[in-house]
Amino acid sequence: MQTVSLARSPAIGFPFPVASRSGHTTSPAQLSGRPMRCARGTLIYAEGDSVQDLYKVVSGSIRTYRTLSDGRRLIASFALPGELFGLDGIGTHRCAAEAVTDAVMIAFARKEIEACVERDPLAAKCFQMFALEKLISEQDRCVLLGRKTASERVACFLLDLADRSEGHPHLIDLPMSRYDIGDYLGLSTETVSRSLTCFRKRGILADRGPHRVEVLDRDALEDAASGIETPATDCACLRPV
Amino acid sequence: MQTVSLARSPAIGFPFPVASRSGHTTSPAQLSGRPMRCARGTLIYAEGDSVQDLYKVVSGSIRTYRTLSDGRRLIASFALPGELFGLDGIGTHRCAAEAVTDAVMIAFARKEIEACVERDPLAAKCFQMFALEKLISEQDRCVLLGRKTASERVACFLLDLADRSEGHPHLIDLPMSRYDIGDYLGLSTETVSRSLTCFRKRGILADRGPHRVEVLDRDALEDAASGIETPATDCACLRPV
DNA sequence: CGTGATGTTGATTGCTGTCAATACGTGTGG
DNA sequence: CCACACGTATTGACAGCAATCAACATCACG
Repeated sequence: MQTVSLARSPAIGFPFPVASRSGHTTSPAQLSGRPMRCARGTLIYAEGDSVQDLYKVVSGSIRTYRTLSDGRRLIASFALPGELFGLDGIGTHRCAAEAVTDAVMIAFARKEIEACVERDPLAAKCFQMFALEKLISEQDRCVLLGRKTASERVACFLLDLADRSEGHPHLIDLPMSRYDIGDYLGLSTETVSRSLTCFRKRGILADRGPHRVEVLDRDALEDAASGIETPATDCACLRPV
Repeated sequence: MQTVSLARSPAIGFPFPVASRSGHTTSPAQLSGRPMRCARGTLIYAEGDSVQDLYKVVSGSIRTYRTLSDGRRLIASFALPGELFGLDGIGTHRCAAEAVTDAVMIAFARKEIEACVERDPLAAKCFQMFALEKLISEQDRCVLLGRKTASERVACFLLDLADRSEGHPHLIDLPMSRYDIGDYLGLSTETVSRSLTCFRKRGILADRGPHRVEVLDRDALEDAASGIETPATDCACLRPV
């Protein structure tokens, strides 16, 4: 791994989101993490590596993915700034993780997290909530992959990114390639591109360079995400005129 | 809900699998559950219902599923005897649950489970492991739904059922309809049927009635599950000769 | 300014969905 | 015990969405 420790002084924090409805007024025990930096394309861990750390993204973005023996790939998640990754296996990682862009993150030792969760009930609660929420979002993903059309998937993806990214809610950063998006949505890169073009032609999106789009009509995008097609355009958007 | 309490005397047990590698030698705290019985097709809870109980299947089988606004459905899981269901939401269920066949199960109150998990560290550990394992299996499912072909999905499904069901490992019970299988695998009922026919023609499976199949060639089934096609048959198995 | 990577668009193929008809099997009633 | 009927499963014909193959455009970068 080409990652580089940034500083000797450890970063202090707690990796999991603090459960708001937990009724506790105190904060969970703080952990010390190791700041790390890695360049675009760097492998952070591979499928099968033992789980040593969990990571919190500071800047940049990360993809975790699985590969089938014949090369087919499915990206399991994109981790954006503020988000956690690395919880994809019990003893060994079931996914690999790579930096989509140059990235900075904080590594928290698994053993310390486990010890913390065993000591601190609030930390345990936060961890529990985190795992359950991940579980539910994976179920959403199954519905998307199993039952949604290409353009619905792309629309869902854009809305998801819009909700997760900080900054202007109508400007969406797409740090990953079309190929990555395809492998996240179970589509080919061409189909992703065509769907985006379709939304552009329908006036739902506007290009701000290949890695940034502006949402011009959020309602229409939400309709597209749930399969409600504008009668005029219908599904003709993916076919050449 | 038409479910009926079976007996006044509560069933005693612990709903989650006991983590073997936890290092503990004691058992987790026991909980009392309410035995219930419900007839084939009965709705056990609906999407949006508040989470009151977790259920452990005693006999029969259960499906949990999500429905999109336009009627598309994805079955999230089949729960077989000995398995748990009901953990599909934090405050409210994100899935509905129905009995695939007449079924008997034990309902454990969510509040009691939560209290138990807070009191008993071993119970907490078991719960944690269960959630993580569910998370990983959902990731497997995403790969299946996002990147596998129809016959690969069906083969994976059969292998999964074979591994989960007790009894003769070469005889697989299929209590659910082809329609259910399709909605579990993101396929149409016809495609499921065609895949099964293909395996039958290739000598991999033999019918033992529509709800039971015998695995004649487990190796070939595993090959089919990972996309390794026998050169002669190729993918022609789904096309009419 | 050239060069390679990435993105878009077009043409075609093919897997899987849809529609339709037939077969099977289970359960009921005579 | 058999006949019928309904739900379920299978098979067939066809259509359509998305993958694949291919060419071109655009962008990033040296």
